[in-house]
Amino acid sequence: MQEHSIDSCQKAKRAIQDTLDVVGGKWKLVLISVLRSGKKGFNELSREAGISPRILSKELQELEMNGLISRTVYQTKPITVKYELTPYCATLNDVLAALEKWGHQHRQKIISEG
Amino acid sequence: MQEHSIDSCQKAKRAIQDTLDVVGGKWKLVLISVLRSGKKGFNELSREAGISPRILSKELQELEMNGLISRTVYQTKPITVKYELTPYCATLNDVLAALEKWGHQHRQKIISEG
DNA sequence: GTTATCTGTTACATAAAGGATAGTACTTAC
DNA sequence: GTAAGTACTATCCTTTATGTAACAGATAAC
Repeated sequence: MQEHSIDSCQKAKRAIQDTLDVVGGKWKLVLISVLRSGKKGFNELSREAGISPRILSKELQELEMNGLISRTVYQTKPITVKYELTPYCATLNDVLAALEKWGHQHRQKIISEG
Repeated sequence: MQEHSIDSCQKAKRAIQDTLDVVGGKWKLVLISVLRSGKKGFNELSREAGISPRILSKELQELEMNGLISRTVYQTKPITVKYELTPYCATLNDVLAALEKWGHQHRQKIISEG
C-alpha cells in the first residue's frame, strides 16, 4: 500500500512535471490565452502580452516545437507572419479553464479575507 | 469587440498568472501531489520528492502562507513536524487533475509519434 | 562524549529565466 | 536617402531559481 502510494505519486509527479515543462513558465499559457482571440503577428503579440521580442521569439519557438501553435508566413508587401493556435492546443482547454477558474476564486478569497 | 476581446484576455491572463504565482514553479504542485498520500515529515518529504532541504523549507513556507498546507509540531522524543494538505487545498483538485491528465496524454502522443 | 536522528538554517555558488536596448534585413512611402 | 513598419536576432545585464555543503539545537542511544 505504501509502495503503491509512492508509485502512483511518481506517476502523478512525472505527468505534472511534463505539463509544466511544456506549458509552465511566465509566458506560455498567457500567449495561448492571448491567441485564443485569433491569429496574431509578432509585434502584435509583443504589445498585447507585454513581452519583449527576445523572450517572445523564444517562447513562440518552443510552443511551435510542441505543436501548440503554428507559424505562417504571408508574402505581403512587408512580409508578414501570423501565429495561431493549432487544433492540438485545444487539448489544453481543461488545463486553462482550471487554472483560470482557480486563479479567479483564489483572488476572491484573498480579497474577502482582507 | 476588439476591446472586449482584449479585456477578457487581460482577465484570463491575470487569473492564470495568479494561479501560477501560487502554485507554479518546479516543486509546489509536486509537493502537493506527494502530500496527497498523507501527512509527512520534513526529511520524508525531502526524500520522496527528491528536493534539497533548503528549497523544501522555502516551498513549504510559501505553501503554508497561501493556506494550502498546514504545519504541525509534535512534542515527540526528537521533535517531529508533520505537513499536510488543508481542506482549502482540495480546491486545487481540478487543476491538478487537468495537469496530470494532459501530461499523461501528451507523453502518449510523443511516444506514438516517435 | 561520540554518534545518530529530526528539523531546519546559513553561506556559497551555479543555472535558468527574464528584461533592456540596439541592431539587422526587407519593403514601402515620402 | 530618410523615416517607418514588419519580424526578428544579438548583446549585455539583472533577477530568480535551484543546488551543495556544512552547521546548529534538541534528544536519545551507546
